[in-house]
Amino acid sequence: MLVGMAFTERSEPTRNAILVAARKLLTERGYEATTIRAVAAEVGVDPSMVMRYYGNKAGLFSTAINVDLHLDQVPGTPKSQLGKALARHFLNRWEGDLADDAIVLILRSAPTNAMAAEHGRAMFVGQVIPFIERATGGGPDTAHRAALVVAQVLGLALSRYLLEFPPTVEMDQETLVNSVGPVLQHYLTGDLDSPVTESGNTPPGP
Amino acid sequence: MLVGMAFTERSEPTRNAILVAARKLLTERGYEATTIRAVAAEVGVDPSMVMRYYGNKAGLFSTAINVDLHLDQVPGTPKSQLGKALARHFLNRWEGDLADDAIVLILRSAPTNAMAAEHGRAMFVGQVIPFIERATGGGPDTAHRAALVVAQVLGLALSRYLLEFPPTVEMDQETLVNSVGPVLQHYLTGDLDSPVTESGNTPPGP
DNA sequence: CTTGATGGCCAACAGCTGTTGACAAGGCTA
DNA sequence: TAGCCTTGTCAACAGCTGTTGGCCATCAAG
Repeated sequence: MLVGMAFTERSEPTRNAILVAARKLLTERGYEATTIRAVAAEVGVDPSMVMRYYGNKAGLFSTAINVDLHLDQVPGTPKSQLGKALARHFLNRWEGDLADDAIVLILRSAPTNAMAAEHGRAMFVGQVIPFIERATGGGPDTAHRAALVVAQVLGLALSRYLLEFPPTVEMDQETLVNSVGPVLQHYLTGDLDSPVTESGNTPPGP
Repeated sequence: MLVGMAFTERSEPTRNAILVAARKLLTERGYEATTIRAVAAEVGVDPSMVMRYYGNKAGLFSTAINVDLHLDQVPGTPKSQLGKALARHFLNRWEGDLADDAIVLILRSAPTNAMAAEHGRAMFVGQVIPFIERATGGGPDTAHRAALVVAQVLGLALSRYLLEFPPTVEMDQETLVNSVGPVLQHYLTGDLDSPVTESGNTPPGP
């Protein structure tokens, strides 16, 4: 679909504006409630342009859903501080630019749309696992650890920004970093069958 | 709406079947993709019946979304074992009856629907907090602890059953209980600004 | 048995959806 | 300048949505 079709540079602003609008509405409303007509109206263009440039709704959103977690912006830290650094990274991003965040987009679209879920898995394999391998040095259970980290981070975003549980909303950023950071550290470097310590290592047994 | 209107016991089976079908489709597809016509077809009845008994789509789903986490079925355990007991409770429920689970229904509907999110908050206040108060004896920060527990549990369900991250799907139940249980324990009874141990208490410092 | 209320079905409405085709305006190249 | 190709608009389609009102059958009470 759309193979062999070439658009000139003259239409690039429009094509890009459509993509930006699609991401915005996807983040605000999720996949099913985001209509091609609404995207076109946001750009101020006719719905048929969206069809011409992206083929159909699925084509548009499969392009728009390709988002970036910006894990390259996590500041370099010693392995033992990675949990809090990660928690701070995500909370910083959310606090500043929530309406345009990759995780919110995924959280609103993937629960009811298979294509969005597939892109969520691709982000996991292509962004999260490589980041953790790079930051911790890797190991045989890196994928497991990454999965546990992701579950915790997604659950936090879901509770605080989408479901808006009052206590989760009220907690300030530093409290959350101090609460969730050690848990992420445990998932990253701790003994997964055992207690959890701030350094991520098992404390001396009894 | 519907105030003063009374239905006889003769129609109760139909009204209940509509509610069951609505919960099923809500769990499978989420709010926006669940249509009144699909609910009616699932029951084998005319769409206008749904309107008669529940007023409108919002009325039906505001009734259907009232679901139960069955926290009364968590076996009684010493406070120090509560984390793993909770993890096991939810994993057991999901493994057995996922297509009819309260949390999956909320996870598929609440991210894009304000009413469903409101019901999620109500479940939190009405079921989770009372349970944790009962099980741990309560305390001034019970709501905070409950919120952290919920974030972790929701994130796990989301990763494993909706987004289906491969490592999260592949981990067996006992591995997950051993990984997530200590974290829940930490959130329930540990020092939230400090390391996490299996018992939920701070280990001796250096 | 008569009467009235209730359960249920059918047909239709207005509005929205993705998608398509024809057509006008403008820029690029020959 | 002449012609073509691209950008963009407009109008329309078929299908789906929530919702409504009229109709018939059936049950319960007088």
